Amino acid sequence: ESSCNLFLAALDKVGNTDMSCKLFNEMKARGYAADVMTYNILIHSLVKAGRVEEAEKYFEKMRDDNCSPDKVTFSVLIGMLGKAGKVETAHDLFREMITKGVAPDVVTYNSLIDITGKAGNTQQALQLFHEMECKGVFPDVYTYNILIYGLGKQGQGKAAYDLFKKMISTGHTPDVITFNHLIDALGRSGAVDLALELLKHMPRHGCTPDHATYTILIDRLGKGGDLKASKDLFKEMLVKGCKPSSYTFNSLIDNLCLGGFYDEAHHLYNQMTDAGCPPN
RNA sequence: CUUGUUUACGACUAU
Repeated sequence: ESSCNLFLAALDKVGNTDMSCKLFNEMKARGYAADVMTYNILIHSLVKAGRVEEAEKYFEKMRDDNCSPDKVTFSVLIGMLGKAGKVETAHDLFREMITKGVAPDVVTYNSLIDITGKAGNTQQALQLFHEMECKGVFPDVYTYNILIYGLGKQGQGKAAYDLFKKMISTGHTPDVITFNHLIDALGRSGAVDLALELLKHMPRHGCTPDHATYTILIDRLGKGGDLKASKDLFKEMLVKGCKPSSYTFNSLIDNLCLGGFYDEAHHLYNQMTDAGCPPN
């Protein structure tokens, strides 16, 4: 049975979901028992493949199989429901797991906070953050990143920045994703100067800007009409040895086109393949 | 090397 799980995990990695289902049926047919991990791996594979209905079917199957879902099962399903836009159902499931005596951990909370924030309910996301702290489930860097992202997407750059400061003052270590989310949040709420300031402060926090960091700022500067600053930052990125991605080129090209600079846009387009990122 | 959580461009959603 445990070798079946190993096999399922390998199939999950390569994304061969059909084969996973086959293997599951095969093992059942041969009378092997599926444990909670078997179901978790399979359900997660189905979710990744966008096969939500089948994932739900296997979740129901667990019941008949006398196999109790654990915190991983619930976390996977919560994430799935969120992506399907069923955030309320996800909250119901969260309550259900608690009722059933399955204690949510930091990943469960992170998943729920993420989908709640992405649905635009930042208030409720922050409430869950508070709730987990009260329950002694300690927030990690994911928790902060998720919250900062949610706040940013709602245009609450100030709140995102405040949370970042709280994070630092409580001894949490930010990572490059924290900065990317925060820089994006600030840019969206018009605080581009502060966003640029943060870019400079990253090394002080042990973080190195990556291609996403630069692209976020390059795009924001361009969208704000400052093509000069946008292009300068692109040059800086290259000078610092950070490789641009298709996103970077696409963003620059888009903003140049919006500004009417078609020749320059075309010039950049011609450079993409040589730069290692062919047009996508 | 047995399972779960977060990021950037574009896209019928723009002014």
